[in-house]
Amino acid sequence: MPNKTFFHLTDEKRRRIVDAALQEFAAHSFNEASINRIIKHADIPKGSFYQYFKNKEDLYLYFLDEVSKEFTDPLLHEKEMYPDATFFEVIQHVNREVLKLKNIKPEYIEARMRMELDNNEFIRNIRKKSTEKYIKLIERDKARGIIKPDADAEILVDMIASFSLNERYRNKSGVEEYLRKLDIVLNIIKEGVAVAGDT
Amino acid sequence: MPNKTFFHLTDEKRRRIVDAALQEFAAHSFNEASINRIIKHADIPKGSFYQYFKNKEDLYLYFLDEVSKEFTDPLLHEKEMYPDATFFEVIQHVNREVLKLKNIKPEYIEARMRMELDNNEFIRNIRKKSTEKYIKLIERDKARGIIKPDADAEILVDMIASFSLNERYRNKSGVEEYLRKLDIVLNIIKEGVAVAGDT
Amino acid sequence: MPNKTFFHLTDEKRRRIVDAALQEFAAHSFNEASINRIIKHADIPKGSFYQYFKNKEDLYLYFLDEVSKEFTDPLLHEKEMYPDATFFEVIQHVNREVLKLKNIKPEYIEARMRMELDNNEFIRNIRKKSTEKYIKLIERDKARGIIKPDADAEILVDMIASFSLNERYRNKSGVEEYLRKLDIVLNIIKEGVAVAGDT
Amino acid sequence: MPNKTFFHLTDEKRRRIVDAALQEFAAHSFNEASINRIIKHADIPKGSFYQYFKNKEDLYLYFLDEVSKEFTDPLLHEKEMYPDATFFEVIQHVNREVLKLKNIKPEYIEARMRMELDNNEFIRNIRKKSTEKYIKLIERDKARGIIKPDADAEILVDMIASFSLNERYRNKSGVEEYLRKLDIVLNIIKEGVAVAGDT
DNA sequence: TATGAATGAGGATTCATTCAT
DNA sequence: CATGAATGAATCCTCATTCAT
Repeated sequence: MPNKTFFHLTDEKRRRIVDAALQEFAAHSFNEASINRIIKHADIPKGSFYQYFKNKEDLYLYFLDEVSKEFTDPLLHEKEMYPDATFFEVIQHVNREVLKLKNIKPEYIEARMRMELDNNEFIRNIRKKSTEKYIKLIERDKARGIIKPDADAEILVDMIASFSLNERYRNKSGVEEYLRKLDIVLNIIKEGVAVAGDT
Repeated sequence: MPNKTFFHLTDEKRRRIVDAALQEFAAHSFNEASINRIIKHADIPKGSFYQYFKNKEDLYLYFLDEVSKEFTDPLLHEKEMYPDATFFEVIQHVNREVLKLKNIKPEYIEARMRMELDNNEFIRNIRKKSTEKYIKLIERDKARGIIKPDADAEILVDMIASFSLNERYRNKSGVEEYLRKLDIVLNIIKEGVAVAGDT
Repeated sequence: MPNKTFFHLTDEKRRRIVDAALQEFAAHSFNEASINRIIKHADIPKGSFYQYFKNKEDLYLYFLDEVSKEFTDPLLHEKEMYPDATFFEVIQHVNREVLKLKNIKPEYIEARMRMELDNNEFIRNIRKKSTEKYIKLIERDKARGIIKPDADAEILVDMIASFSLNERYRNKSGVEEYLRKLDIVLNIIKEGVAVAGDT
Repeated sequence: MPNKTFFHLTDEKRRRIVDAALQEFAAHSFNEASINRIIKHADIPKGSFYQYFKNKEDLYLYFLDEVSKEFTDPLLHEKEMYPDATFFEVIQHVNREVLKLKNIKPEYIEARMRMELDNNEFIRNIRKKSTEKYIKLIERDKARGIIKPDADAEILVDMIASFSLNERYRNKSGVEEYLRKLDIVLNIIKEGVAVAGDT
């Protein structure tokens, strides 16, 4: 929702602004984020900033949109590349695609984690949309006899999502480390850890 | 680390201060938290505040300490009550004890979630200590033939911890709802969701 | 004093600009008035505005001129239609003409009231010119033996003018209400309110 | 409604602040008034200002209160000194008292005039209260056979009030000049200006 | 002539902390 | 010990005007 002026800027200038915003929103919550720091970092005058964006919230929403694309775009597109993949395969595939190919900056994870706290409507929507996609995959797998029919799909997605964010943010795992752990988690979820016959 | 003066206060006054801090730190991050609001809420003079605490950080660290007790104390104590319980039983038991008996205010969850972001050294320590306790339980269960010997204990704890916080904060589940979901999660982790023979 | 470019605009565009100015100057004093809001309201580019007017003051003076016409034009013209009317009849007639026929927007009154405060030279001139016209009428009525020869003409005009503006602005009287009260005021001024023999 | 801190200040400092506010609110409307100018003029730090007043409105309301006292206090008290005075005598008396004895600064008139425009609820209340006092006096004079029973009391008060403010603000009459004109106005209202038998 | 991007000064307000009483 | 007054830096945001295209 920036002003159209913003989109008429040179790519370089626009990139400076988005970068400055990323850096700021990665390190600070919405309230703490400082327009002053952003413009200083982006090296633009204060007046200009307010020509591009209506206010801090305007920048934030635009930023959320950009970040969310980074996270959900791959999901939406890649999934169709493997029409017969199981839920677990899609999770693995999407994670590998996004992390290995796109080289997501760690600041995105920081910012993403902060968004959880804001519990912004915008973010809730993105999360919901993404969750629904995965739930459908699970239901399909149930129908195909791959996942137990009484498994709670929503809880499954929540387990993976919360572990994923937690691991990448808190443990600051590198890509390889994270993907390795994700495989282990998926395996636990598939097979369980209890010794057979011990329930 | 408050001044000793603080501990000489009447219980009622001290409680007012801690309550005001809880309310503030539940709603705001460290930087956003306002001493002005806290003293107004606790109804103490500004000068007094700085007699009790060196500065905002001093209050914060003390507050973290108090909050963490709320979460870890039960773990440390209760666990010994059931010396033969499995890891899963202890998780369930501790959760039930803490949530049902102690009636933890939702503000604690909010504050707890914020602490994740701060990634404060203090908090990291608390988390580490708690994790270690659980890992030991898992190792014991492996030795007892209850948990598969090649299961990754740390990841197990992380899965449960991240789901737990996520569920209580983001989904704002009530106690019953949360305990119900936790049971499902534990079951998934124990048994897996894959249809047998499908691996 | 706008640029001649302004007068070459289509009537519609010019009207949009004057309307936007009216709305702005009715709600805000000169300093508070925002060119930004005016151009947004008039839907013209900022660059264009500064092509038509030198600056905010330029627009303001032009606007004052337009507004004053609304108020003084009728006076100047209508008076001659009834060459033998008394001062009081002219007052009544002009008020009726202006208010009933021309349907003056309430914004004009708001703007007019604001001008009082500005005490702008421009406005002072308009007021002076109008006052002089009325004083002449009073002097003629004195000569005709209709008004007491020792009545202070200037004060008379001031009484009516101040009541008139006050009533329309502050009490926000509708046209009928205002005309009714004006008649009462004129009657008081003519006849007095003291009970005869009581002086 | 300033903070009690404000009233603990030395008289000199408090006076500096009130003076600075008077000067500012005489020259500028509420919106235009600048806290920056006020504190510079009063020579106090910005932080201090906000310790005394909650915000600009807080200062404004306090200021209105002070100004209104200047105008209405005399009315309320003096009236009772002459229990049998007529409405006209009270008007004259109060005006003389206030203007001659209290030496009201011209800035008060400027500020008072601006308040008219703001049409603030606070001001409306003060005006209403004052109007009611006078209307009662008029009704008493009607009962005493001094004022014509069909005279419209409210309009009478409005005529005098609007002339009074107008004369003092716009014409910037000095005290003597104003009182002289007020007498003329009162006389016109009492006796009328029409030559007898001419209605 | 039409346009809209650039700009920095100025606006109100909040804040954590110090210090004198 | 208790108190609360003092402070200036930092916050977001609006503005009128200029100028290059």
